Amino acid sequence: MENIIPNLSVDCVIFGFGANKLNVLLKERKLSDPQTGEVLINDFTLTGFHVFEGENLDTAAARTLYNITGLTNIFLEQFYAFGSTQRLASEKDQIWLQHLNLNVSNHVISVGYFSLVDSSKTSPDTEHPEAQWFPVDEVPELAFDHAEILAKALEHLRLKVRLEPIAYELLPEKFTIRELQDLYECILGTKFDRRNFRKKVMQMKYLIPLAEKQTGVAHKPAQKFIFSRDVYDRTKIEKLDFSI
Amino acid sequence: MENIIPNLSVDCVIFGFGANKLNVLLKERKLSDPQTGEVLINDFTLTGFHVFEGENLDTAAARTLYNITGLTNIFLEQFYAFGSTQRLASEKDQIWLQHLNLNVSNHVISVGYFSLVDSSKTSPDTEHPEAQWFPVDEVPELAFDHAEILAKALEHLRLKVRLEPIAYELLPEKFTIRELQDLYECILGTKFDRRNFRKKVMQMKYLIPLAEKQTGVAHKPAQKFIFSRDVYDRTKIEKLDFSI
DNA sequence: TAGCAATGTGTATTTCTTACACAATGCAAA
DNA sequence: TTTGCATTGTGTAAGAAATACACATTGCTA
Repeated sequence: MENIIPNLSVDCVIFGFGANKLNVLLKERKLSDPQTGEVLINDFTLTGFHVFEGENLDTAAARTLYNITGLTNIFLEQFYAFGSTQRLASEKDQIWLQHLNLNVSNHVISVGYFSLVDSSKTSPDTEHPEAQWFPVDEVPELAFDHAEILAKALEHLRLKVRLEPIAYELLPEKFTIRELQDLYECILGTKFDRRNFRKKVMQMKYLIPLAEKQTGVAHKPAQKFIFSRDVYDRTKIEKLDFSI
Repeated sequence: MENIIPNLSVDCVIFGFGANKLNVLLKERKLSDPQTGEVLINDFTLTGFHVFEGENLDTAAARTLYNITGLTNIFLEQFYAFGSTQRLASEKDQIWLQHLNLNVSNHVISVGYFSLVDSSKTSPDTEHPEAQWFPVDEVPELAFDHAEILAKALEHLRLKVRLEPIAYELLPEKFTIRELQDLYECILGTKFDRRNFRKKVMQMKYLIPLAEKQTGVAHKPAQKFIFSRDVYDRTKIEKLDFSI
């Protein structure tokens, strides 16, 4: 087992999409006084861990994500480093760190990563019963500076989603236009006209229509699509070539 | 004197605008063998320094910026953390670190900040003769992973400049529309139609026309403008209020 | 005073964005 | 089997924004 770097951690903000809400994966943090049984701490944290000696930041983030979701090859991107000297200073957080008894500095820099997962592929409830999905607008009390980290991650996601086709990472491989629209509306907090949205996304060559249709719905079934990163990458290069 | 944190530094990518070019401030790094006089190292670095114990990242970046430019209250924004285990591994970099003889880890995480300065206000040549401005498309060999840091900073600047009125930070307090256009063209690497550019920026309420004009030019002198952050902040809030 | 070099301005064209209504589909319930 | 239901799939007109483009004005210089 490698040693951890005492003053350096990563925190992953893991986003999922379900029940027509943008969700974030949080872990419960619980501590009772061993004598009195009094509840000292009962709140939630993002998924974070210290970086190991000799480990790259990106690797540490991927490892952390794997440990909680069991997933690899997942969208994962650094967005900001949090280095306030006060970020672990609250009373609860100090109690918690003493309880963990790790060799941890009291000025830990945490590098924030955000991750987009298809939440139909991961069932944290079974492997990690302490991990739960929460709608991003209904998160409980968070430990450390994790509320700030989440806020910054959301801001970053909202920016990024308008610039690059990353929203697909949150959907199952095959999806309908409606699902895509719901997702964008959720992330950006806006509503789009259904016809205009469809017109717009249908221009994207990398959105590939399938012969397949929805099944088991009590109405006209919608056509399914897949996102082709391959086509996206190629058309993106073309654009650069022809611009100026 | 406080102690440095051995595995944590900040690097400032300091941008300036001069001679119709976007420039970056670099420091020469020179080392000769004391016996033979052989030149071991002769390249350039960004402006970086280790974070002190008990110091916030933002403070460390502002301090580093102050040390090289003598300026405070300057636009300074974090953009990415660099944590590859190999980032100090090259032979030259190892020689340099031994030479400095600081108590430094060999896995240093560096948090990148980019800064925009009005280069007419700073004359690094006098205070720090080893610091020089280089056009961003003509930088010499850079130490460590600083080429990567610079590339990422540029990418971030190009994104940011399209989203927020930060370009003004690179200009003198009073400037002409032409100067503003040259700056945007420089940063984004594009050309704009002069009339359309003017039409566009004139819509921005936070661009305040002055009675003052250019002097000492051999042609019709242009009107001068200032940027009002105050107006920008207020109109930005209005926008949010009236949206939805 | 004539020439020069850059400023300052308006309009027509095209492209993109927005607003909006109805027929078609397939399941479910009667 | 039929009817009702909910949601899909489609086109067009109006408005807004982006683009392309030419000439008179200014103040300095020779």
